Parts: sequence; C-alpha cells; structure tokens
Amino acid sequence: MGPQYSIRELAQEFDITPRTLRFYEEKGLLQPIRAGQNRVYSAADRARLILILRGKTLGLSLDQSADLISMYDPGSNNKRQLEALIEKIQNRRGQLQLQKQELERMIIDLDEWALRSRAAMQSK
Amino acid sequence: MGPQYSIRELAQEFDITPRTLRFYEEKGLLQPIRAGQNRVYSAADRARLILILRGKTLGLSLDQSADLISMYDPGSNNKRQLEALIEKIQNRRGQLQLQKQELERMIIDLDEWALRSRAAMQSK
DNA sequence: ATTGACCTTGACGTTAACGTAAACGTTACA
DNA sequence: TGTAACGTTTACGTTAACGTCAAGGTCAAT
Repeated sequence: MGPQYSIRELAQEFDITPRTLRFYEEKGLLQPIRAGQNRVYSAADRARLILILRGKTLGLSLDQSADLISMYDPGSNNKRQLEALIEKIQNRRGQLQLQKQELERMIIDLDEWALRSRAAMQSK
Repeated sequence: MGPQYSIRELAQEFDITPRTLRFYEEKGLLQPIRAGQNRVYSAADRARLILILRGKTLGLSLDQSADLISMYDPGSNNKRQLEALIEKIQNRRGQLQLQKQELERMIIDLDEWALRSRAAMQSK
C-alpha cells in the first residue's frame, strides 16, 4: 500500500514544522487520511508537498500553488477543462519567462557593480 | 537642478499609491527633501524607487532591496567596505542563479504538462 | 468665501503564512 | 506508575507591506 509518513517524519524531511503541514491541510492543499485521530501521509501527499514547496521557492503564494497543483491533478477530464489548463500553463510560462529575464538582467547588473567596485579598489 | 516630482506624480508613474511612497520613506528606503511640509522627489529618488520596485518583482523583501541599494550607493569608501560589498554581490548572484535554474526547470515542467494535456485531448 | 485638488501626520485595519501556547489523549518503556 | 515522545484541537500572536480612514493645512480658481 505504498509508503506512509507521520506528520513529524514529513516535517523533518522537508525542514518545516507540523504546524505548517496542518496549515496546508486547513487550506485544502493536503488531505492526509487518518489513523484514528492521527494524520497519515501517503506518497501522493508527499508529492503534492514537494510541489507546494517548489512553488514557494519560486515566490508563488499558496493559493497560486494550489491552482497549479489542481491543474496537475488527474481530476480534470473534459475538453473545456483541458483547454483552460493549457491556457493557464501558457500564461504562467510567460510570467516565468519575464521573471527569468529580470533575473538575468539583475545578475548582469551585479557583475557590473562588482567590476566597478574592484576598479575603485585598484585606484586607491 | 534636475527634475522634481510630487508624491502623486511619482505614484501615478509607477502605479503605486502615495501611501506606499510614504511607507518606503518610513523604512528609510527613500529620503525626499521637503518644500515646507511637502515631499519633493529628485531624479535620484526616482532611480532608487525603480530599484526597489525591480527588487519587488524579483521577490525580494524591502529589507533585502534596501541592502542591495545601500551597496549600490557611492557612500561606501574604504577597502573593507568594498570587499564586503563584493562578497555580498557574489552571494546574491549565487542565490539568483539558483532561482533562475528553478525557474527554468519549472518552465520545462509546464511545457511537459501542456504536451500531456494536448495528448489527452487528442485521445478523446 | 467656499469648493476642489493636493498635501500632511497619526493611527487603526488587513492578509498571508505560519508561530506559539494551552489543554488534552495515546502509546512505549523503565 | 509516571514520564517521555508523539499526536490532537482551539485559539491568540506575529511580521510584512501596505490600505483606509480621520482630521487637518495650503493654494488656486470660481
């Protein structure tokens, strides 16, 4: 029946707190099953968590991540759904491209600043 | 004496509110001079604002932007300062590189999802 | 002289993403 | 039997980055 994880195991693995996992559940991002009272996380839950955390490092809000992840799910079946999904993906792709270009530009800027700083040091 | 801007002019140009500009001033990110009570922004202030906003789109906090901008300033003179500046720049560059790689990966992921979605539509 | 457009300084409200603490139940073990 | 180690729910606290009044001051135009 695949691997199972306690709340603490998952928290430790990804260096977050149990509180964070409960919070994600409150927001509907995770839905672990229960063993009595206790939460039990499946491999699928773990996979979703990874997506959430990746979203975070990319600066997405939890709601935005939830959006993307729901599109990712095998729940959407009909044509309209899929078309909407593709459009959303294209949009997000565009946003990410823009962000990437800004990053590249800022990296170039930083290199220039470093050069100037070194020059300033030389001329001392 | 170069161009001058009222708080509203600057706000409109960058599609933010006067409140935001006052807030940035509270946090020490901007220091417009005064004409009586009123704030008057110089070209330099405007340039700083652009840096702040660029930082925002890159997901930097205001404090982080403040850090970068202070390094950017012609205030730092001695060797120690400059060495520290260079190190900070290198560090930030590394962070940005990592973020950029994550972005690239996510864009690839999105492309894959789009492909799969199209395939799913075809097979309907 | 009053209306409108602009500015000011408080100061309290708001949202996101959790932190933190209280009060409690359960299983394992010395 | 008690004391860790883990889990639970409930609920109030916190930080960042502003939003949103309130109360007032200035200055030009009607």
